[in-house]
Amino acid sequence: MLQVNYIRENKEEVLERLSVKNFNQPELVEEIIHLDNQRKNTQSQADELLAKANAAAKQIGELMRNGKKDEAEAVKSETSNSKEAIKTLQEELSSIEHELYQKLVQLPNLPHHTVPKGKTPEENEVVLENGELPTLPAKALPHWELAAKYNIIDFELGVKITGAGFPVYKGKGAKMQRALINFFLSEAEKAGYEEMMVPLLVNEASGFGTGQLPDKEGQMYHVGLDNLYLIPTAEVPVTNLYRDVILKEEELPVKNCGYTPCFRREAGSYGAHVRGLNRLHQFDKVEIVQVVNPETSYEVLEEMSLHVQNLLQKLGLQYRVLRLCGGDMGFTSALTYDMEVYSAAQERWLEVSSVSNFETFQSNRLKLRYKGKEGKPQLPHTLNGSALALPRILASILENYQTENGIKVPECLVPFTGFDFID
RNA sequence: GGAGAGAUGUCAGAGUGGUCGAAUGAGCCAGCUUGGAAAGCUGGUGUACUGGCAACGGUACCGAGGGUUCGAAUCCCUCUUUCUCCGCCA
Repeated sequence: MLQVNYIRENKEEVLERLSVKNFNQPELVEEIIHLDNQRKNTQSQADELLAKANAAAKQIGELMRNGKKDEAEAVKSETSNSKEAIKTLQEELSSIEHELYQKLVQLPNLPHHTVPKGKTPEENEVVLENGELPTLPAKALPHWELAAKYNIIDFELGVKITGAGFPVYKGKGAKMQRALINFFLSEAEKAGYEEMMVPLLVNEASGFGTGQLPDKEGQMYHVGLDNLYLIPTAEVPVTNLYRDVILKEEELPVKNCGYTPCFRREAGSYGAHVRGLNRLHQFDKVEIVQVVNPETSYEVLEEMSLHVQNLLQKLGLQYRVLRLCGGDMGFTSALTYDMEVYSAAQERWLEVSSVSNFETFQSNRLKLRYKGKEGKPQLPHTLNGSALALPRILASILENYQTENGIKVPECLVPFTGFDFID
């Protein structure tokens, strides 16, 4: 959520930067400023009346104590008139505040100045491409065929017990999952991230805190009976650990990581791009999250990007890094790098990670602040990234490490799997 | 799931209708003291909105939301949550 004062003081700049995200609603911005003016106005009126009422109440108390009942009664009858006015103003105020909030959450985060304009994924900027594109043997198979051939993932079985997009991993397939999770967690730990194991269901307040609500309500599974949401990413519970928290400046940077399954309804997805492991309703992911001093956040973003790249390098996967254009960026992000791995068998790039700096967009909404020894609490910057999501990594490994007789296991995983070949 | 008792500042803990943003103690910060430290003494020590160049004011906040009252941390209702007992259970 953007800060109203910033919008007010930098209206032109805000409009211009929003347009990089193809968000062109100057009237919404005007309305927000207008509502904020109304808010101030109404509040100062209410405060004034309240101040009077408080003074009168004090006076009554004093008179009563001194036994001057008649005088007290006189003051009492005067003040009771203003009661209605105060109540009306307060109701007005809370409805203005509500409306202001509703408008404010419609504004996406302002993109960083390096974010390219653009509308489609094709306009993303390739920052770096690592390694040669893999060339595969003539009879190379896509991962869903490999999965069936070696009996390590059963999509049909998942359909039977739940539905499409809920695969069953079997035998070495299941072990590969565990190995990847442990590999990612141990790399994160080496990089100084403290592991958190968090709830997989979150309440409404948490959904709002990180911005999934109200924006992406339809993308989350909802447990109606208890009004809880299944997490679409560990970002939600992990970042919400710091909701309504004032950190000490020396506690920054906060570095957390966590493994969780993720649940996404993916309403509206279809076709070949959702085949196999490409898009699932339930998948596993290790997430890294940082809360940092605003001065360092872009250095930290690079550091996180390198951490992810390092994982891909260790796995021996060819990848590229994209700086997302305004139109392809998430609602809450100021700058996002996507890491993509090339699937030779599918002849397309697969997004395997997304690393973002949210600047103060999340911390503002979360009421997450930090405080130095001097001065007021301030909003820190928050960042997060997938490090990594499993399905497409597994897909890439299966496809890019396939041989005629089976699939080689990347060396860095062998200590975690206990085997080096799937056949 | 049933019954009962709680939820107060960084922490402990007092406060059952007015002078309470809140006693007291601890912690923390600054100063004094000291060769240095400890102890001791003195002062300070929440957040948000808002007025003001500032000094300094106003308003709100005692788990959350409503209500009663001229006035609520204190009374009433709902919810959340913690503890104890019973039941159930990995």
